[in-house]
Amino acid sequence: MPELPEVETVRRGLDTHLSGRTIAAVSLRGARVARRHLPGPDDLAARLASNEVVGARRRGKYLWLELRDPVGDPQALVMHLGMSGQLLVGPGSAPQPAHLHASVDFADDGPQLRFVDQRTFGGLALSEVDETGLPVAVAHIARDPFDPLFDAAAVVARLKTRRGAIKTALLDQGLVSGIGNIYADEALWRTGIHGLRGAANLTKPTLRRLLDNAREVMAEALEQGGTSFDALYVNVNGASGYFDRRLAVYGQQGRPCPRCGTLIRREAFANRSSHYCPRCQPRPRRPA
DNA sequence: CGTAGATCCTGTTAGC
DNA sequence: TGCTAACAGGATCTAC
Repeated sequence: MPELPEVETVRRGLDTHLSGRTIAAVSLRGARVARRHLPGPDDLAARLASNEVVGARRRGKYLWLELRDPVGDPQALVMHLGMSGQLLVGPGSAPQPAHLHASVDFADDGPQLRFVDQRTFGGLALSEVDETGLPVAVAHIARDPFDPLFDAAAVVARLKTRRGAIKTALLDQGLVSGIGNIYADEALWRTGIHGLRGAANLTKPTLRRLLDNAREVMAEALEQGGTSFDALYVNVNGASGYFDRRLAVYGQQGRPCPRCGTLIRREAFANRSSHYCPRCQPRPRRPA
């Protein structure tokens, strides 16, 4: 559910509310939320106690709390929201919502951090960090378009050698991270490219424009607090974002294309769906 | 090796 | 109205 703009909105809230605070105790409900933490939930909770939160970081759709353990060594609490995860900061006395999987109390008795996830595709794990502070658990994720060291020319070069559809490539977090189904469709519409076009068949300038459009649409969404269709995506205070009003194609099937008025179509794509304007984004004769 | 497909889970909505 | 099937913002593992 959450893509880069939504995750960045959450990261900012975590950074504001948790930086400088010391973890007192962590409560984990069930083993699934910690399935990526191989030693298990009890180990995770024990290792988090007495850590100080230095700040909240992000790469693509991965979030982590930069921690300093009691000895002063760095480590990271890596968090992923999956399709339906929420990270909420609020009073520990508040009623416990359904699907509450983890809660973190702090030594200052201030607001509690909660991880709520309806489908539990998300989860928490403790990770070591490399010399740059990047958690090793996130090392397989490519830089996202908001990263100061993001190398668009290098991504374009890789796309030119990529087999398969351009949309599949856009969604590959090992190539460029942060883009999900919403912003892939929106970026393709802005560029006038159908997602089934072969990545390598597009020109370098077109691929570059596509990456620029992806960054641009995500930046605009971030300004609106992200995209929320329902109460599932919310920031750390439980509030929705407003970019859903600005979507040109995603979820807009049957409505007119904002550019040419042709009706937007939805079609199946890799166990999910794609939305596009059949006039602005003509289907390739031979889909990749 | 790179790529495509199935799978994890729960809730909501569309359609009969 | 009630049931059932399809679908939902994602990543990972397996099988070609």
